[in-house]
Amino acid sequence: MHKAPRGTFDILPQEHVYWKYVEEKAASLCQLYGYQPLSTPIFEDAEIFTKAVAGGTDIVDKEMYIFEDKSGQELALRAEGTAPVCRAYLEHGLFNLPQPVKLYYIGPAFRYERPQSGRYRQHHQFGFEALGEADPALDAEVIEMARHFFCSLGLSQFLIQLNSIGCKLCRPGYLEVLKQHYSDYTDRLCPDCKVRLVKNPLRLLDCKKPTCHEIARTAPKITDYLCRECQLHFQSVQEYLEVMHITFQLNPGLVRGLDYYTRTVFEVEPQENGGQSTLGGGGRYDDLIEELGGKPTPAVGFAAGLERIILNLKKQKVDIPALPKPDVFIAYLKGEAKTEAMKLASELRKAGIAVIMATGDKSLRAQMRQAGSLDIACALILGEEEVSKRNVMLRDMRSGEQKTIPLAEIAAFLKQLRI
RNA sequence: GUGAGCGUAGCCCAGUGGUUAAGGCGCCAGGUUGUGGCCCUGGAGAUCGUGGGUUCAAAUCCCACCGUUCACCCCA
Repeated sequence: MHKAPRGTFDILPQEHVYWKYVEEKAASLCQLYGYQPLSTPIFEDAEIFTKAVAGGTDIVDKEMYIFEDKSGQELALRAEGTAPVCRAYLEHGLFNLPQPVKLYYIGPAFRYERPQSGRYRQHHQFGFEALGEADPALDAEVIEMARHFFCSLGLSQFLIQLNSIGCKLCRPGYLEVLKQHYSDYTDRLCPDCKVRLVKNPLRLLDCKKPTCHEIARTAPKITDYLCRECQLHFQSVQEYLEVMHITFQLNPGLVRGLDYYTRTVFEVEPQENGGQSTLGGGGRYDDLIEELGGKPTPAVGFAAGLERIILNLKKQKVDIPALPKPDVFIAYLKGEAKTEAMKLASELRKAGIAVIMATGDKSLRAQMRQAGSLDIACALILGEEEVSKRNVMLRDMRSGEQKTIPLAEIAAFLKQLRI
């Protein structure tokens, strides 16, 4: 027996209510903020990701699904959403439009890692990106939009954490100071942090091990080492957020996993969290588009994980609207009634009425049981008697009331019922 | 990649060495020669994750593998 591959899953009909709910909220949010949909391929030249995300991060080093196609092209399954958006922005000359260009996407992303709660090899991200504008007002708008998104979903228990990680001018200086601080403690660091010290020093700051955490707590803060421009930018992001009454928590230890971030970084966390809890995160990435071969182009964006959102919708018991049910169920008896029933089903559907037609020549009892378990509001029954008089029996499945209606009038009658 | 827990019908699960592996949900049929929900009766559905070992005897004990869950790393 085959199973869905490790870290992937099927979304069964009863789960789809959640997906539809989240996707619709996402689309209407984007409409509200002037973001337009963009779909990119599910695989890209591997370089799109290796250049964007950069080595030294696990995503590139060990989590990418890389393969060669028959021509020897090195391709990778989409590892994250931002880089492909930037690629499309460059490829289609969207930099010629009035800036910023505001785009959003919903789609799968792939990472080869061990699955656990809220983490999958194929997961789904909703993200939006504003490209071509450096104004800190846009950073604040993106954060406000992220908050708006979670609120509109009915998720109330979350926290926004904010930090600035500077730019390529001021960050290197800070990293030196940071390494300096850690050089006094190298022997006390956990094995992971010893690696981080060399490979990705910023990550030292959010190690959860008690001894490392203590060293991180006393470490110099990046926000004290920002250059003048980064400082002003960060300050005004915060001012705009305050004006919009967005509550946030400054977290000098907040570092995003992807290397392309500059200046503003933020994360949205549920209040009570287990392991893989981050609902979404984002920030500014002013150097990425240049890195991908474009002119220097500032940009800012956000991405959220749909699986984690749905996990929290369930945890917080948010009411989700049910998928619409078919309007009528058609049951039939014996030979001639069946042909008549097929004709009727076809006609009703042409009239826009959603029909489930019984099949399999089961007993009327079985057919009614099926109508009941499908929770359909009314059933149409066609037997010899009805057919010979050109009638159909209409049964209201809630009340159990029945009436006979001429076949010629049933479509109009049902339409009128639904108003 | 590391660590821990768990694998018995589609789903939830009882069974911890001894007959044909029990129950609930769901499914199918009947009780109603043309009527669902409640009730009653019957039925189908399980190589007890896989392989090896211990034993007169293994779902049960041991080992390995696989799968899965959770956590670490990392991230959405």
